[in-house]
Amino acid sequence: MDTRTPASEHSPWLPFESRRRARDEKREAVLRAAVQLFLERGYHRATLNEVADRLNITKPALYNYFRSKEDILFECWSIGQERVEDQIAGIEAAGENGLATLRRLVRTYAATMASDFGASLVRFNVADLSEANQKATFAGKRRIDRAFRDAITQGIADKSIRPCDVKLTAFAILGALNWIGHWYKPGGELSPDQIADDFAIRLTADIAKSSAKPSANTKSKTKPSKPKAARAIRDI
Amino acid sequence: MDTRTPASEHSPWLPFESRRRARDEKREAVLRAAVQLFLERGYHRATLNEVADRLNITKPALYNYFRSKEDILFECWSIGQERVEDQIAGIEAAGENGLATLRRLVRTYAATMASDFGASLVRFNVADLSEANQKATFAGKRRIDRAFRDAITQGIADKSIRPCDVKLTAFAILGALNWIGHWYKPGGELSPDQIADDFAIRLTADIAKSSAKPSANTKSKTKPSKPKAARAIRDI
DNA sequence: ACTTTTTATTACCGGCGGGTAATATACGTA
DNA sequence: TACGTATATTACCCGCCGGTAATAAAAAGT
Repeated sequence: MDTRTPASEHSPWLPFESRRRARDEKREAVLRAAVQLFLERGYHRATLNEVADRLNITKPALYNYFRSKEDILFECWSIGQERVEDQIAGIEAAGENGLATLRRLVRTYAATMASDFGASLVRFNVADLSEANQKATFAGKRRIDRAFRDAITQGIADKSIRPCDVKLTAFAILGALNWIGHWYKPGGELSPDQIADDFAIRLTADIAKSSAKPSANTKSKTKPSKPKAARAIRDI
Repeated sequence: MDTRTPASEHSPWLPFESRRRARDEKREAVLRAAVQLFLERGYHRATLNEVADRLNITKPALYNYFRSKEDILFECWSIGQERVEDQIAGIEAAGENGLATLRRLVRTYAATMASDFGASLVRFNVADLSEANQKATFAGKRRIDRAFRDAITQGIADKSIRPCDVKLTAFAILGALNWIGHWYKPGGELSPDQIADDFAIRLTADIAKSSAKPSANTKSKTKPSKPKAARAIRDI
């Protein structure tokens, strides 16, 4: 009763897979166009007609892939969030000391903030989401916050970070990082990686135990994690 | 031909003044209600009917004081901006060294970010303003940015701050400060002044020359400037 | 070639909300 | 009391935009 045709020569699975992939690619194209437009003009001023125009389709076609405009907004946020959480998971899995972990967190988070989906995490207004989706974003923010606080706490415990107010320290660091999403523009003098490397040191300089100075890998080495290959979307 | 009545006994000038003041107070009441609503629900989701409702009036009454919804939005922003610029002017006039100036800037700016009109500086979307008003906000942001950069530059010159990348340092500090406008909620554990005092040290710890340690005024002393008594509006 | 499913288009609806016109009311002034 | 002005209300308009048929075109499956 195995009706599958041999792998070569039009197997039904390949067309099926390729169709699903084509569909996903279109979904992603919509999200890329949408996130850019939302960032440029703001969620409310951006219309679905404009999103569709940029893709050379018409508005109703979008509804083949998304239920509503808010659905699109939330999906954009989800992509950025998932990316960050994947990075966090990879960093935490490395099991380095608190300071090294914190610096990796800062570096990757900074780089993400310089991308469209990353910036959407801080530039979209939570009030534009449904109740349920708002709760999801709050939970997401808490997870990010916790990752930073955990790294700091652990650093204090393992003596790589000098004792400090964990909560306020995390707020200060995350504030500086999130702000990147507001000021970074692609054509500037500094590349995302340069900003990320700089901030990794700068934002941890005051709390780092002077003994643990370097971690000075100045070149490459800037993509430490990518555990799940799930999402294929890339900004820009 | 001087038709003015003597100053005492129903002079026309006093009623005129009192009427103008009553009008200004109503204008300000509108702005206070508006800024709160805009922060709560977002500019686009907040309707003028809701603003009016909170003041126990009806929507068209608002048009006695403002030309348009966007006009209200811009005025809210202006109040926050003016407040910050007044503070900056006062601090710069004090003529202290770079580090002390920077710390004062951080302290007052942090406290302002914990107020409604202060938060509006970073939580309103520039794209919701007219072209002309957008330019005004950009100019305002530049002036704030310049104040922080100037303080850092001067601090390097007068040796109170160790040499560093001025631009990125300012970005990091202003990012941490601006983020206060996103996370601060009135009922929290920390008061605006506590946050301000903490950040004044925290955000300058890594660039301060170790010699210039203290400036340790832990109590009071937290309203160093208020040169122009022009605006009477107070948040909360 | 025929059917079915997916994907897209054209045409349209409906309501929300900013803004206005006409008008009423309160109030300072004489 | 009578007038003028400032301020408020009621009632209404209208343009924009998210969302929905109804239907056509394209692709996949048989």
